[in-house]
Amino acid sequence: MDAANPIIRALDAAGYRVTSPRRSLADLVIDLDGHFTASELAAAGRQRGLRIGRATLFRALELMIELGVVERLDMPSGEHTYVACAPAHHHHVVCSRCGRTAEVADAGLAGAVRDIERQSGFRIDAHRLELFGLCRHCLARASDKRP
Amino acid sequence: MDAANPIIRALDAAGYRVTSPRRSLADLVIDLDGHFTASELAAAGRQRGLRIGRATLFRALELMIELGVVERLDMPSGEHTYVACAPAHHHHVVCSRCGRTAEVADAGLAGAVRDIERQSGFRIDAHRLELFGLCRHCLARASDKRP
DNA sequence: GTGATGTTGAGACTGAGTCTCGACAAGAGA
DNA sequence: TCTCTTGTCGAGACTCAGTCTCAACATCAC
Repeated sequence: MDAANPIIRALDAAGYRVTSPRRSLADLVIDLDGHFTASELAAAGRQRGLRIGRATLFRALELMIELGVVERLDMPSGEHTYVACAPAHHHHVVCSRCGRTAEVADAGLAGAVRDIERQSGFRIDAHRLELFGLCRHCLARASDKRP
Repeated sequence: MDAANPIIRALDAAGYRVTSPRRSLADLVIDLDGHFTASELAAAGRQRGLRIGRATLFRALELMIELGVVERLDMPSGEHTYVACAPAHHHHVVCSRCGRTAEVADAGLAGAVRDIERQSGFRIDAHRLELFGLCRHCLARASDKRP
């Protein structure tokens, strides 16, 4: 078993069978390093010579989301993408140029959510924050080009 | 012209033609009062005897989003829904029981976003916060039932 | 090694959203 | 009021993400 892959470990710990399609997909997800769509994942699998059915791919993604090791993001374009992450509450910052993602802690958000509860009269059970911008890398490259 | 409808007003102000399908859809959106999916909007139109093509409906929604009078929300289920709103930066709280929505101001979020910029090294250009919970109404009903 | 059962892949299906194209209607200008 | 330009319309075919079903297969506890 590929114990180095946290997705496989999570799968195993939760009592799910560690099958070879799941192992391959977990490796792919880790290797993709950044956000990816379901079809990008399928294409990456095909490139490695894997023959994995669409249903299996979606089932595996669903499972990973359930285990908290993958999260679904909704891009401003309306596209659904997925990203590997640690199974704790956090948010994602996505670079709109290169697609790199970073996880950030909740930090000051809890206070803002409490304000919103007071303001709206709702009891807030869940929230989702997605942030879009430029990563360090792309920022540097952008300022290089600007004289 | 139905100047009472803010969507129509925005359409007109932006120089778009105020056609009868757009007028009908704008009225529907205002009347729906809460979030709705594209197919719910189509169904509501059919119920009123309107004959509006799917393409027209999506085009009108896209236009309303562009004008900032409608916003697209991504529900935790992955479903895309739309909601009428004021054309200023704000966020939505959605009641996960009855579907009622409320707009809330950015409030303390700006500070949290600045923290996240510092923490991640990204320059954040846009963000999206969606909040899910129970509205005043459903909260009251829930506590009524619990003895 | 064996058997129960969880998982797989193929392929049909669904439903949201897009694209194309000829027809139509809003609205500016005469 | 009439005419003409052009933005918008509806129909319908299309695409693509995601779901469902089912027989076959592989995992893993015993």
